[in-house]
Amino acid sequence: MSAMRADARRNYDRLLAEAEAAFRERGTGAPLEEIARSAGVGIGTLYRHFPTRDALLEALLHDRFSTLCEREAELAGADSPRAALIDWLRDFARSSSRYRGLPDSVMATLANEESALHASCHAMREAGARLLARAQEAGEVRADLRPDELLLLAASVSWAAEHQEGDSAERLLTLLIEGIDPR
Amino acid sequence: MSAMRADARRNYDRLLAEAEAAFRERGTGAPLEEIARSAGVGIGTLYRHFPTRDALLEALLHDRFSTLCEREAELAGADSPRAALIDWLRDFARSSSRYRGLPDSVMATLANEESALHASCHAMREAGARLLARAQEAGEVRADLRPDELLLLAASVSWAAEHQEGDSAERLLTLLIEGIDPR
DNA sequence: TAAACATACGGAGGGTGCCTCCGGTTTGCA
DNA sequence: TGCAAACCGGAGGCACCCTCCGTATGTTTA
Repeated sequence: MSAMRADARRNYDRLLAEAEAAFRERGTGAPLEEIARSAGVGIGTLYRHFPTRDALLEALLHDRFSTLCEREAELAGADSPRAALIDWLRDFARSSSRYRGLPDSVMATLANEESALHASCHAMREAGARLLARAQEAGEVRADLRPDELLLLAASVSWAAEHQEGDSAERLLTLLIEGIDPR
Repeated sequence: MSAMRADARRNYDRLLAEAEAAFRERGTGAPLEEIARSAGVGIGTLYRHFPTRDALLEALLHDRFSTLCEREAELAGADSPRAALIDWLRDFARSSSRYRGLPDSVMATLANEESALHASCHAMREAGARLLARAQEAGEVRADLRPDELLLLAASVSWAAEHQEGDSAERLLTLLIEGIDPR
């Protein structure tokens, strides 16, 4: 990392920037060849820096996932463990819908240990699990809810939001939390 | 339909059978060329009978969707409108997870009026909307829930179930209905 | 039943995207 | 300034998509 040739560094950065733009516009399935072209770089160069699509995603999402872990620490001392959990879930859902198709990648990644994204995903998952446990101990969330179920449901809210006009993630998350019973 | 050449009819049926098998094994993205080959037919023949992947899905799912509409009629006179709705949602979720990737197709289809699946999807959606309205009138389901939200959430349960070991759709649907608050 | 007509068949071919491999170029250090 | 290590680029093989049209087969008619 420290010893990286100047041209390599430049290309790496350009690739990241163009990938961000492409994923935003066309989802996580955006053609890699196009990303390379926009970055003014050959496809071989892209693949050397990022051997898989996931590696590219990893580089783009790593910070965001770490932030989610730190956020857990901040929320640890909150008044209501339930509110803390919900706040965190909101953030998680937002991160998961940063690009179209991302929820699929995130879920595939949590399952697949080989994946480049796995490590950071896993850490984030642990953070979520701790928040859930705390809320459960306080009796503010149903006791039989498992962490992987919760994350899965939160991811599925992101998935759902992709299929709806406007920014409906908030609303869908509320429904998930409250259920469909009368208010 | 009535006047269909014998060879055409035979090929049509074989294609449908092989498509069912392929979608079951490899999801809705299964290679069409493989389906044609297994059916002992050229790729051109597949495309003549089914101009798009959706057309193939439509043919496979049409019956199932109709059944869902009929089911609404059966459930119309149930004791509890809420239980009726939930039963129906269960069926909907089961249909939506018949093949891997199907929830995506179903949601894309509900949005896209050009799609071959759109008509039958739409009818089904109306059926769901009626069940919801009835449950809401009885005060058994929150009044601010919109039909499209409900279907979207049910589809997202199917999506989520694909990303989990075993048959978790039932459980996830329960969570969706009850919310995460303590029991 | 054989010709004539309507229908259906099949696969070659052109397009997109993935990923690998390796001859040629650039960089930074001695 | 020279040279090895690091890096670049794109050609090429693969998979899949979809269209087009010459050929074959089923069906009807005389």
